[in-house]
Formats: sequence, C-alpha cells, structure tokens
Amino acid sequence: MYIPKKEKEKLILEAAYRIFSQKGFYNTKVEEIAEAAGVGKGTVYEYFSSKEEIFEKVMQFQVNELIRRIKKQLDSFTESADVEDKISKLLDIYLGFARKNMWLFYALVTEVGKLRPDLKQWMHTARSKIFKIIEEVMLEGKEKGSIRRDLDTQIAVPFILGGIRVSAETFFNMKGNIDYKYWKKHVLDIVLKGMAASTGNMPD
Amino acid sequence: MYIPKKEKEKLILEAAYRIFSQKGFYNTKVEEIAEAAGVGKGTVYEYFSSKEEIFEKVMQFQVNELIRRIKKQLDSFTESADVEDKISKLLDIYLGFARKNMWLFYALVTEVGKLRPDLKQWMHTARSKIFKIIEEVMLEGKEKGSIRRDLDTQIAVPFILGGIRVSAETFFNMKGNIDYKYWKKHVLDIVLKGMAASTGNMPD
Amino acid sequence: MYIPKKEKEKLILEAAYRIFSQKGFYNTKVEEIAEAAGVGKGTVYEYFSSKEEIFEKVMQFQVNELIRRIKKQLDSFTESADVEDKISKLLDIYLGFARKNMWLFYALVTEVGKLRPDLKQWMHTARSKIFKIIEEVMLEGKEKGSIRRDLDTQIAVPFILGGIRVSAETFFNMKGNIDYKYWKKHVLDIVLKGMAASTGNMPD
Amino acid sequence: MYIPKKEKEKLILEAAYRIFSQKGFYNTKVEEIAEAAGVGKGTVYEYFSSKEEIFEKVMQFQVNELIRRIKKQLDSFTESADVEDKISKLLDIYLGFARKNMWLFYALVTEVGKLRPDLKQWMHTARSKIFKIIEEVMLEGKEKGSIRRDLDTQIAVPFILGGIRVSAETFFNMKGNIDYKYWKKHVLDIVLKGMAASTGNMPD
DNA sequence: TATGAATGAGGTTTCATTCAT
DNA sequence: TATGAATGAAACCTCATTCAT
Repeated sequence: MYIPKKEKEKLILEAAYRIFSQKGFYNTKVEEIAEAAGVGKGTVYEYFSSKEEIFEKVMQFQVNELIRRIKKQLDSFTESADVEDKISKLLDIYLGFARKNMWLFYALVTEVGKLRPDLKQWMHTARSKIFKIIEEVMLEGKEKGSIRRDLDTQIAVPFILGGIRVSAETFFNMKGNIDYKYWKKHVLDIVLKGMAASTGNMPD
Repeated sequence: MYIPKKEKEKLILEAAYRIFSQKGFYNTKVEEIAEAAGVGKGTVYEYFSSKEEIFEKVMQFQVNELIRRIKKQLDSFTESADVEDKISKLLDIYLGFARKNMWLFYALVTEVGKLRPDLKQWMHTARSKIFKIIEEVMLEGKEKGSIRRDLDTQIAVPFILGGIRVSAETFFNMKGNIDYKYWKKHVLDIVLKGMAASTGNMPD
Repeated sequence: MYIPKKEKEKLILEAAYRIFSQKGFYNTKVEEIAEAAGVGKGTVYEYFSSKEEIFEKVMQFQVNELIRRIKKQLDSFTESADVEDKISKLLDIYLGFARKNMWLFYALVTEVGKLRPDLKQWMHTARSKIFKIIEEVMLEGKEKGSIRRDLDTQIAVPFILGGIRVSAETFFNMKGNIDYKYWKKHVLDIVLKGMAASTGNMPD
Repeated sequence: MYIPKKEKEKLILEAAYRIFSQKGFYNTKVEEIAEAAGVGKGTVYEYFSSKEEIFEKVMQFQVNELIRRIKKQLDSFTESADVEDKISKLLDIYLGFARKNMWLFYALVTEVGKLRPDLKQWMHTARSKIFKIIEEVMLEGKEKGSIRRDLDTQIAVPFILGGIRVSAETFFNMKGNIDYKYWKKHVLDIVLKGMAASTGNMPD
C-alpha cells in the first residue's frame, strides 16, 4: 500500500498529536508515535529531525488550525450580525480547541525555556494574532454600542479566553455529563453582564 | 551546624519548589534539588522516596498554603464587609499563587496519568475546597443582593479564577511593566459588570 | 542520458574515494557517496554489496594505481639510468600517493580486524609487491656499486617510505607553503648520505 | 572493595586505551570500555562527558607519557655522552611508543576534522615539543661535529621518526620474530650513514 | 544520619541496508 | 535497472535510585 510522502508526514503528526495530548511531551516516546502512525521508528526521523521538532510542528498546526477556523467563522457573518452572536460563536470554537489542547498550553509554559527562540517568537505572534481578531470583534461592539466604551480589550480578551478554558476544563472534566447549552448560556451571561446584580452601568 | 530533621525536609521542599517552578518537573534533576537545598543527593532520599513524592509534597504544601491564606484573609473581614471587597482580596491572593505556580497546573495535566490515585483524589478535594470557599463568598453576595440571583456559581468560580490566571499571565509576562492597580480595576469591572453596555440587568 | 554499467560503477568509486579521503571510513555515509556520484542511494547497492565492499574496491584501485604508476615510471628509464634518479622519481610518486591516501593507511589499521580475510591477504601481497619493486631498484644499486653492500633492503624500504610519508605530512600540513624541491633535496640527502658527518663509510 | 576516585578514572583510561588500540575509535563501544574497566556504563560518564573526551584524555596521557620518558632518558645522560648513543636510545623509546600507538597516529589524521579546536592546538604543541627535543640532540651533534652541518633538522626529525615507525610496523608485524638488535643496528646505519656507498660526504 | 560514587534501564538518534515502485 | 522511502539494530547518553562508607 503506497502512501504519498505528504500523507505520511500528516499521519505521523496526527499520531504525535494524539499521544502528546494524552501523555504530554515527556511521557511520549518517539517509538510510540511511530507505532501509532503505523510506521517504523526510523521513518519518523525521515520526516522530522527530533522529537522537539515534531512537537513544534504539531503545535504550529493546531494553532494555525484555530486561527483558520476563527477567521472562517467570522467571514461567514453578514455585515449586520450581532456582536454577541459573534462572540458566542468564537467561544464555541475556542472552547473546542482549548479542551483538546490543554497539554499544549501548559507545555508552552514549561517548555518555553527550552524552545528554539524563533518558535518562541512564532508563538508570540500567533497569540497576538488570535487576540487581535477577537479584540476586533469587541471594538466593533464598542462602536455599535453593545460593548462598554471603557472596556480595556487587552485585558478583557485574555481574561475571557482563559476563563472559558478553565471553566470548561473544570466543568467537563469533573462532571462530564453537563449540559453544554446551559454552560454556555451562563458563561455568556457572565461575560456580558458580569456577576453583579443590577449594576446599572450606564454608558459614560 | 546541626539541622533538625523537620528543618532539613523543609529545606529540600523549598529548594524543590524553586527549581520545579523554573524548569518544570521533567527538566528538574534530583541532584539540582539537593544542591539547591545544600544537602547531598543521597540525603534527599532519606526524606523522600522518589522524585514524584517530592513533587507531590511540594504541590500539597503550595495548595494548602493557598487555602490557608484565603481562609485567613476571609477571617480577617468583619461581618458587614463588602462582598466586592472580599472578591477583590481573593483575586489578589489567587493571582499571586497562580503566577508562581504555572508549572504546577501543567504538571497536574501531564502528570495526572502517572500520579498515585490517592493524590489525584487529594487534588480533586483541594480544588473543590478552594472553589467552595470562593463560592461561599458569592452565595453571601447573592443573599446580600450584590450578586445576581441567577448566577451559577459552579460555572462562575472556575471561570473567574481561570480568567484571572490567564489574563495576568498574558498581561504581566508580555508587557511586564503594566500597572497592577489598573489591571485589577478593569478585571473587577469585567467580573462584576461584564462587558456589555447598559445591560440593565434587574433582579428577577 | 544513458550511462553504461561499468561507467557508473567507476563514478561511484570515484565519489567514494573523494569522500573517504575527506572524512574517513566511518564519517562517510553511503548516501553522501551516492549523492556525490549523482546516483540514487539504492543504486549504490546495485553495484556493491556493502559499504565495506566499496571501501575495499577503492583501496584496491588506489593501490593498483600506485603499482601501475611505479612500474610505468621504472619502465621509462633507460638501462643505464642512475639509481639515485630512479629513487628520486619513486619518491615523487609515493609521496603523491601517501599525501592523498592518509585515510587509507588509517583505515587499514583500524579496519583490519573487520576486513574479510582475503582482503587482508590481498593487502599483504600488494604491499610486498610495492616493496619488492623498490627493493629491486636498490639491489640494482648495490650491484652497480652506488648502494651500500651491507644495506638490508627489507629494513630500508619501509623505513624510507615511512619517512617520506610522515616527513611530508608534517612538512606540508604544518608549513603548507614550503618549497618542494628544497624538501626533496634534503630528504634524498638523508636517504643517501645519512645524517652523520664525514662517515667515510667504506665498502666492507 | 573501595577504589579511590583518581584510581578509577585511571582504570577507565587504561581500559579505553586497550580497546581503542585494538579496535580503533569507532569500533569501540563505551560499554566495552566500561566492561573492560570493571565498572558500569554510567560510571564512565561520571568521569568523562563523552566517548570523544575519553579518546582525548587517552591520547593526551600517552603523548605526555612519551615526552616524559624522552626527557627522563635524556636527563640520564652525562654531559659528554655520545650523540649517536642518545639517538639510539631515543629511537628505542619512540619505537616502543609507536608500536603501541599506531591507532593513535592514524586516528589523529581522520579524526582531526572533528576534534575540538583546542585539542588540535594541543596536539600541534605536543608534536612540536617532541620534535624540538630530538632536534636539540641533533643540533648538539652538529656542534660536536658528529652530525652534518647542512642537515635540515626540521626535515630530518619527522623523516626519521616516521621511518622508524613504519619500518618497525612492517618488520615486526610481518615477520614477528625478527631480531630487534639486528633491526636497530641497520636502522641506525641508515639514519647515520645513509644508503649510498662511500658517499664520502665531506663537510662543506 | 549523610553522602556521593556507582549503576543500568530507558530514551533519543543514526545510518547501512532492504524493497516496493 | 534505478530509486529513495522505510526500517530497526545498535550506539550514545541521562538520570532516578541504590548502597557502601
């Protein structure tokens, strides 16, 4: 059975992704990746020069995929679409990503010291890109009047993304069978309305 | 110079904490811990049976410390203290913890599969404990009327804690020199009032 | 472009020779040889059964070439040619060979344990052949009276060849820009007259 | 059985020396060295950071040993000692070294490209040192009138050392049972008197 | 009790050789 | 015949843990 070159690289990356997700970087052996990809150990090294490189490529692929999905989603909205709707959709996408890639976020934290400097730079850029896209939506909301004028979006964006990530992690990992719609409705409520009762925050 | 047994154990744990924080679990060598603690490599094994055990003890100590601090802080409030004030103080404490213990969160994710089951249980319990304490404050807020009645605190607590952690990480790591007061004011605003303009949310 | 079989084999051998010369046996990868020869890695194995076989063939070719050149040179002399002249020319040839094939001498030493026994035998024979040819010249010198009668040619031949090899290596590697004529004149002086002053060595 | 630290390092170096001598650098496995030294594989790495470092240390030790022996020998001569006698003794020492360290000479040739630059420098210096010492003897001979005035010692020294090395290698390896005294007498004859018959070389 | 030298299982990586196309 | 992708044995090296002192 012949498998084209590009195809096999993808096969290995997908296998690596699965195992990294389950076990993290250090507990994943290259041999396991090979096995899961259905190739020999040596073959892995035909496509990647080291375990670290596999890790980097997997990471880059996932992050690019996230950006692609977010952009695609935003493109599908009409000009007049509701900002809250947009945010709601973005949360869906981000959540899906975050739940699958918990390991990646944390790997970045602990690995960051050993990563090649250009990868560090790449990550920084990617992160900024994502934040920027979401910030854009919020700024649009500010203009349209649905988002508070005095909101510092540079604080708000990571706050919300982080909140979603952790809340979801807790909620779904711990209870497992919770109602997603219920969870999202409440999260959106917090995000938009906050926790306080009748804050009566008026436009400045 | 004689050093009592308990003292030396603490010395090792503190050293381990410092190194784990900087390098993560896998990039920390037992020898480094010993060195940083000023004891011999063999001595470490007089006090702990394995590197994993050191990790567990460090983790437990940190988490217990967090709980202790939170409780202490709450105890210091008078009966009539403002809920927003309480939350504000809790955020301070949690933030301090989160910024120092990023690696711990990660380790939990990747290590969790290899950890002794009772430790997993312990972690779960500790987490619940922290959430419960903070939930308590929110429930108090609900009763006093400063927190929305329809807030699902089980969703809100991890959301907020996660938001704080990530927002802070982004903000301080990336900009470094940002004004903490400014950051906290805005975070509290988001937490309490949400992002939406004039939500005018009325008590049910 | 069609390349006849024999031609391609030669292409590979020449490439192998170049790379072996530069990097030695162990630091040369079969892939490099293939690349340098302009053929595919698999193709190399169509012509040779192993890396060792390539090595053997290269070695045999070089040694045969050396013998061929020496013989050709000697054949070009007239009957009455001066022995010292002959020796001088042989030194030129041997030096050229030695400087290019340092690696080969080494490989022989370290590889000898792993070489096929018949190759070992072959090497022994080839070596003897070279020695014999040069010995012949010396014996001719003895008869003609220009070489000492009591010279043990079996000792002298390797001595001189070794001396040339190492002296040249030192001289040219280290100083690089030395005058070849000067060097040879002095070497010939040592070879013929020795180091001693006015030894006045008389025929026994 | 306790073995002091320095002792064990020596044990490993000696074992490494034996195996390198027999098999060369590349065919020697670290595990073999460990085994031959009677220690565990990991122990080797307690004393040396890599196989290359072992090689370097072995080489340095041998070369230093050679220098030490030569110096010691020369120191033992009286002021009025015969130059020919000195040379004769030096040949003994050098020969003993060369026969045992064939692999080392050649390893230097092929390895030289991969060696750490400071080692290369070290080798260069060591080589010069040895040459210088022997040159010294020859210069002394020139002054005393027993060595030709027009001898270029910079050419002669490597020539003679190389000649000895290779001649001995051939002679003893191939015939094995040859008479050492006989061999040396003839070598000295070549070195001092040259091959030519009654050259009658007069001082210029 | 305290130590650090010794250990070897276990991991990563290389590369000669095979084999399907 | 020619190729180069695939392979896995074999080598190097690390480091948690043991153990003799």
